[in-house]
Amino acid sequence: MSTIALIDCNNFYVSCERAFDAALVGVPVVVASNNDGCAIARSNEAKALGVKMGDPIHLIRDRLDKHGVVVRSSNYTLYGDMQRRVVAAVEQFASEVEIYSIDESFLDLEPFKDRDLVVHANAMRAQVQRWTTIPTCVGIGPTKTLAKLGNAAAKKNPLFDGVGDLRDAAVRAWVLDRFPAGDVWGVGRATAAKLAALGIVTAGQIRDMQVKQARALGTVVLERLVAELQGVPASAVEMIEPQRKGMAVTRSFGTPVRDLDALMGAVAQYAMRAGEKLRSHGLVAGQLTVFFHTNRFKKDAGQYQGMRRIALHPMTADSLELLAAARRGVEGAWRDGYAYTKAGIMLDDLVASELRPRTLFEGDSDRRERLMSAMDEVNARFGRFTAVPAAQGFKRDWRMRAENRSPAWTTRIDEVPVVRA
DNA sequence: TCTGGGGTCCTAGGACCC
DNA sequence: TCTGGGGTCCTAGGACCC
Repeated sequence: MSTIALIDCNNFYVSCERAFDAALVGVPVVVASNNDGCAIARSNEAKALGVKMGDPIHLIRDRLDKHGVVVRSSNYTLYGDMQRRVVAAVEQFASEVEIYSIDESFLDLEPFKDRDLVVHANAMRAQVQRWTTIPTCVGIGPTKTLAKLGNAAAKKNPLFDGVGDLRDAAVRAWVLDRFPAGDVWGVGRATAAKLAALGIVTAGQIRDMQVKQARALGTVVLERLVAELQGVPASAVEMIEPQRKGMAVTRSFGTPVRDLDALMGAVAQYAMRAGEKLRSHGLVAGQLTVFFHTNRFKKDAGQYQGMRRIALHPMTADSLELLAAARRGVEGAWRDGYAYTKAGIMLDDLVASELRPRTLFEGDSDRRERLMSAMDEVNARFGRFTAVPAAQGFKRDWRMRAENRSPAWTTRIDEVPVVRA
């Protein structure tokens, strides 16, 4: 039997914004996705007004204005730094911490299992709040799925007071019988519909499924889920980050792009960023895919999607090589006369740089590697777009919208908040 | 004018081989 | 009129997550 907890930050992006702006406390707040497109985080007040996850901002604009909802552009630099602080606060309370997402971590609590774990969890929540002001909920159970479910229960039901401890069999059964099947971690829309057709609508009913039935209806994923709900772990808390398989840099444009030069400019920027990302993880890529497409929400004839995949040999993390490959791809797939709204670059076949296969003709790779390091350093010190290739262009009308972004409070010295006595 | 970005895992089916 | 069987590898696409 293992003892696993999940700690999850409440309305994380909104809580990060509130940490530095007291005016946002107690009022409805929404954080928008890139390009100020969709609502991706909502304060409790905004949820109460019916703002849903993923709602397009421009479609609910009137409602937001009417109720005085504050809309913030997303600020991932800030959220990433706040996550680091949350994890630091949590670490002393667990033997292992697996960062699951930007606002959630699984904790191995096995060594602490003889303590009162609700007290333990509350001490941890208090520590996070002291260090970051961010409120959290905790779920505890014998498997990750049950810890996750306990956490969801704690969010919904005030009875738990922020900590959903499902280790006790009777408590667990009580919660599972009332928990909607579709809200279980790993059950999405498609699976929920198939389950409902069989009359399976609660987590308790999934737990009681026959293994063969689960396998037939879903896949091995659902089969594992049944085991996890029964308290049999199908996945452990893992501290080591698994080797990444792919990487992507994609963006929607602030205004549609109609000419090849502008598209090249955007793609150039994404290629440079992709290279930077590869190098920061010590990886090289063997394959690059570049794509661009028109507005898929418009159901008219003016639709086109271009895509090219290009093998990279030698495998590389050199931004200029990626840029050259991406340009070739764009040239090959380009069609005149369309209004493109999004483009991106995806990298696959990733391998640790020191393990990459060598080729006969690598030539002067040392110099290029030094150039890339120098560029990374310049951009880290003086801001992301200090050293850029001319291909990126200067007008950049396609840049995404971010009309109400908070400062980099914690990561840029000139934006650090000032307190006057 | 306007609808995010970045991941993982699994399966089916085609290509290919002996 | 007939046209094997079984294995591996790769890819595309679906489903799901935050």
